[in-house]
Amino acid sequence: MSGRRGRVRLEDVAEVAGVSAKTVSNVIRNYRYVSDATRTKVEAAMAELGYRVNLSARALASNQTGFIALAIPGLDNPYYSRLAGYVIDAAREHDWIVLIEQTGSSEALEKAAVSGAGSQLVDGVILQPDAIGHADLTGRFAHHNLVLIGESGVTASADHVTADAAAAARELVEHLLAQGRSRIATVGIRPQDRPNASELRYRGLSQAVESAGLQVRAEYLIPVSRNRRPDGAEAVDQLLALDEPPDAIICFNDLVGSGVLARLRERGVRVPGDIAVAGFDDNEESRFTYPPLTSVAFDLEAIARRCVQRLLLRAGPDGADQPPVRTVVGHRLVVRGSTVASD
Amino acid sequence: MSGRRGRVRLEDVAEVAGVSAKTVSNVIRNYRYVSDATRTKVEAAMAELGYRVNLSARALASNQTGFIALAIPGLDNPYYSRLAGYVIDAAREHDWIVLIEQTGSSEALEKAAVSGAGSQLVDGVILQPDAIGHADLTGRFAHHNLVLIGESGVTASADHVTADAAAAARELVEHLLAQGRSRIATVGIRPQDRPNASELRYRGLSQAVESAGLQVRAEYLIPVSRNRRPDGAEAVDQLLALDEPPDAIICFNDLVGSGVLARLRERGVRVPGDIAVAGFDDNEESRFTYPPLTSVAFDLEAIARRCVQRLLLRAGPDGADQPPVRTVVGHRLVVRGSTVASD
DNA sequence: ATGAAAGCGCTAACAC
DNA sequence: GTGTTAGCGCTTTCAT
Repeated sequence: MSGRRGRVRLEDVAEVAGVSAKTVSNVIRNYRYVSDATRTKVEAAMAELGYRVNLSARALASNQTGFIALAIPGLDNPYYSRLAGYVIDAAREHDWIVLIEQTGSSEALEKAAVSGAGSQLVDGVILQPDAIGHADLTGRFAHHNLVLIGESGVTASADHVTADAAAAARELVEHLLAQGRSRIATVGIRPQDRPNASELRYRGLSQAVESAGLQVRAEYLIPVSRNRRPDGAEAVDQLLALDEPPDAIICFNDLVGSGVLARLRERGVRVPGDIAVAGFDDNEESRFTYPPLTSVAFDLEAIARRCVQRLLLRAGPDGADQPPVRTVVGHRLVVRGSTVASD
Repeated sequence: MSGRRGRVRLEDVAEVAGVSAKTVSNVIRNYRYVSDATRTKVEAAMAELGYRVNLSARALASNQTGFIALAIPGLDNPYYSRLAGYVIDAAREHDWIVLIEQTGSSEALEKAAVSGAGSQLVDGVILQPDAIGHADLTGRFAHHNLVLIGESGVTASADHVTADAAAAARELVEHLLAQGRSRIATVGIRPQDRPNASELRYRGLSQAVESAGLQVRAEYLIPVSRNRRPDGAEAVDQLLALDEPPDAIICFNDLVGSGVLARLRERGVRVPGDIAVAGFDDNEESRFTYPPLTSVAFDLEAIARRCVQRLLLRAGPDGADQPPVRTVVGHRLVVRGSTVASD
């Protein structure tokens, strides 16, 4: 409550409407058994006084805040800002307000999101677990209403919403093989110690390459620190310095892909003539790069809707008893000029 | 409060520590007059019990929520997602949590941010006023602690933090004139009825063009609906259809610039040879387009810090009495290959 | 279908 | 410096 305004209390409305506070409360919360006459009276009184609930008081009394947290690496990646937008929209439909927590994929901040001070003021948490360990996901202070997003090796007994990253990686490799590429490089964050989204993507790629009877060459796996455009540009320099450069580069997201394309152009390498390039996430930008970037699109809206839906279910009466569910949303390969020459 | 956990109340801590609830409260809120011995005892008890404040209860009792709202058009524009990141960081330093409200530049949602149900649960509001009118900014329910960002014709008696968009536009035009360009087109959202950020930018551009003794040609002012990449692409088609196409295109943001560059390339137009292109916002993407996009960079971090600082001041004891302040943050022209041929 | 009373967990006066 | 006493505005049993 911000104070100053909002002086009008529920009790005041009750007085004007000539009913009890409880009845006003019933009207506000759309309780079923209120006569139409009473409801109309109360609504008139609310309008007249300009009444609005005090959410702090409601939260204290009802033990529900109406907030959910979305803990993601950062909004500076279009993938996450788009996801955030969808989550906000999906949450609004259930009168939930979204708190965005930027974790930077750091263990400390992911932990804080799940069990920090703020965690006790949200009715649920949606988390992308990049660095956090299993113990912290289920520890003493961990939020009981948790949905995990993205591929990860974390096997906490929590709901999980993700796309099939390994399958997506496989399709991408197969597409490149079909274009006659055989020396496939990858550029992306190297997993630290645990199997997170990046690691699983690596595995999917490796498997696909090997199933084709090709070798996964160590010098073609370029680790970067941040999965951003400048990292992609640097990786290109490393790859072009090799005795036998790759003929295809798979980037772990389109941001890296953007940097890779820019650098290849500067270096005078033709795409896809000399080297094909592809990414993940299907950022809008990728339709406007030169050449347009082939990418794997994930159904972010479905992820968002599903997360909110699970949270809602668990916040309900017997939600805690539900067994954890794993939801896999769709993805599709969007082929563009960076892997297939146009005309 | 999420319930289930957090069972530990302040009173429990007091009991374990052997002090009163008030003393515990004093410790938590860093009240000055607490003896070290007491503080240590209380902190030990808190750690032992795993105590954490109930923010809902605190909000209700103290009439301060610890939330501020950031109401911006949308996170899908890197300009705003970056700004949001900075605001979150700045707010965190003062233990404030940021609620992001996406307005889509719609009047209704901007209004809601300032005076809607949610507005009474935040200690302050940072708003980019694209469509809202003066009356709604000061109306009955409007939040009393409001900071406006971005250029706008709105003259509400609220704090205002902005860059000098007109000056920036002027510098950009002068740069283009210095490169020998004379037929300067602009692509961007046309202001509806009131002088918002876009309109002011238009004016700055027009003035600069006219001061140079050139004419502002109506057919060179291309209105678009969303200031996004696809809009830029479409605008190019319109401009190239003219009898005398422009020799420079100023885009109202870098997103549009990205679309313009992509389309010019497709159409076989050389940049900057045939047409120079420039934008606003200095997105990271603009360093990786082909050619890299000349752009005006605004000091977003300064905007964020300043907004939080003003909100903080007004949330303080006699903040309401302070006269509204207008802060102008820096900007700079970042010249790249889209306006000046390299080598 | 509506009312009365209790209390959510904290902070804020005011005493001491 | 620390304790005591009231609420903050709402929801929630339990009656009726």
